[in-house]
Amino acid sequence: MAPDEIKRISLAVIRRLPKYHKCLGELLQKNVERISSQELGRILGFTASQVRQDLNNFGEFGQQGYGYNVKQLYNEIAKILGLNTEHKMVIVGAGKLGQALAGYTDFERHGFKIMALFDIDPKIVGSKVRDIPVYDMKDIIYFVNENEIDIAVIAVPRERAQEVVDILSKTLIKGIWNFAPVEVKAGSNIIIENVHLLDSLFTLSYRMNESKWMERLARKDGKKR
Amino acid sequence: MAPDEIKRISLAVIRRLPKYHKCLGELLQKNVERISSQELGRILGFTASQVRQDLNNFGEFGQQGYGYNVKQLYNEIAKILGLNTEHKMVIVGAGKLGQALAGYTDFERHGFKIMALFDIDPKIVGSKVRDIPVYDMKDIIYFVNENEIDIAVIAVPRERAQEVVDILSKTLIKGIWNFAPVEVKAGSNIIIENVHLLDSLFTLSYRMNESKWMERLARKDGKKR
DNA sequence: TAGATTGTTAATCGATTAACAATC
DNA sequence: TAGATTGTTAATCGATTAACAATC
Repeated sequence: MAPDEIKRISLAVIRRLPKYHKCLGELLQKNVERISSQELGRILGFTASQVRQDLNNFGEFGQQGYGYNVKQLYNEIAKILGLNTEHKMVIVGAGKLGQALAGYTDFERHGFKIMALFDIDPKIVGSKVRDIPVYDMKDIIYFVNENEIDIAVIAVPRERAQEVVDILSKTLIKGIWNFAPVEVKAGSNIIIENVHLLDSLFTLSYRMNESKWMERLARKDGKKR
Repeated sequence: MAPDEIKRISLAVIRRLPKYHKCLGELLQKNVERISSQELGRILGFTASQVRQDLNNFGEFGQQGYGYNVKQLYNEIAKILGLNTEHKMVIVGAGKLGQALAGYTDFERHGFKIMALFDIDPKIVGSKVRDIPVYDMKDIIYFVNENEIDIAVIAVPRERAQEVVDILSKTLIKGIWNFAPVEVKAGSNIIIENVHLLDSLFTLSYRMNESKWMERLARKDGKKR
């Protein structure tokens, strides 16, 4: 009598979910009604097998001989991604990055509403970014709990990031989206997603140089083998 | 006589390189002279085996009985990542995001110098963002070629992204760092690195909801097996 | 030399792909 | 019904981990 064993979904699968979601959204726009794993895979560059395996991690959404109903599948994936309920966010740090993020209307379109920014700089506390108020950092705990904020966006300099997370740990926040270039830590009740821009830039830089490396390695291997 | 076969480095390895780089940089700061794969792995959460396998993709940087020289390894990885030469960048799109990125001094610290921003809005063309000039989009081809720009950052709305890439394809640009939420396409001579912020946010949202799903699946599995 | 730790080969693990019976 | 396409099991592939001889 094995107790409900939790088969964890691999990160690779999870990272593909937004791709499915986006693709299905576009198909929906084009009034496509049904789609096969074959065709969906073709568009996204996945194999039909992978599409079916991925989706079957979450349920049986298709129908033999028919394929998947685009609208239904879109909704199911939205549900899986938690996009069926509204999320309330705050942005901590109202510098350039914080303001840029606050200016992004895409988030709101998908149900992520930015309720406030927080900063310590008295020069900007009290101002607004596109209707969104900038409050004093000292009020953040109260605000987050009172307004049932789900997600905090960390847009402060690397030195302040961990201390902000520690403050947030005292609230009912459930997720942290971290833009500071440090690996921040919090209790297991808070989910952290890191956006490491420098890592991404370095990866680009690596790939721009790759051919040089490959040559060197080819020579080296030639000697050895 | 197999011709120099190119053993491609997997993306998983490449994405770990910036982590090694950062960690070694911090060790260097602390004047640590040597480190074993064991200890390096412990800090980063990798196995010693993985550390050695990763590094041996690029060369033999260690020494039996000693480990790795921190400074030397740091420099080698910097070289692999292409951080030993300066890169010149332009940012296309001088809206909030473009300005935020232009304000990030971290890039410059690692040798990525932002030379100019480009926009079509006459209201901001001619202005400056922290000493960096904003030029008219029509001059971008000339500017990129004349100043030997390596990398273009795409910070325009999704609708303009592909058209900007098409323009850049006529230049000598080598890499594109794309912040627009679309999969842009270019010739194989240009490397593209996508930063899909929405995907990252959706992944966070998924993981915040995961426990709910796991329960449902556990029940479902209970029935089936 | 003895101890430590690498580079590298072999074993394991997990994720992707292929195959196919089930079924719409 | 016949054709299509799923859900799922089996095979393959690739990446991670373990083991160990080489060697500093």
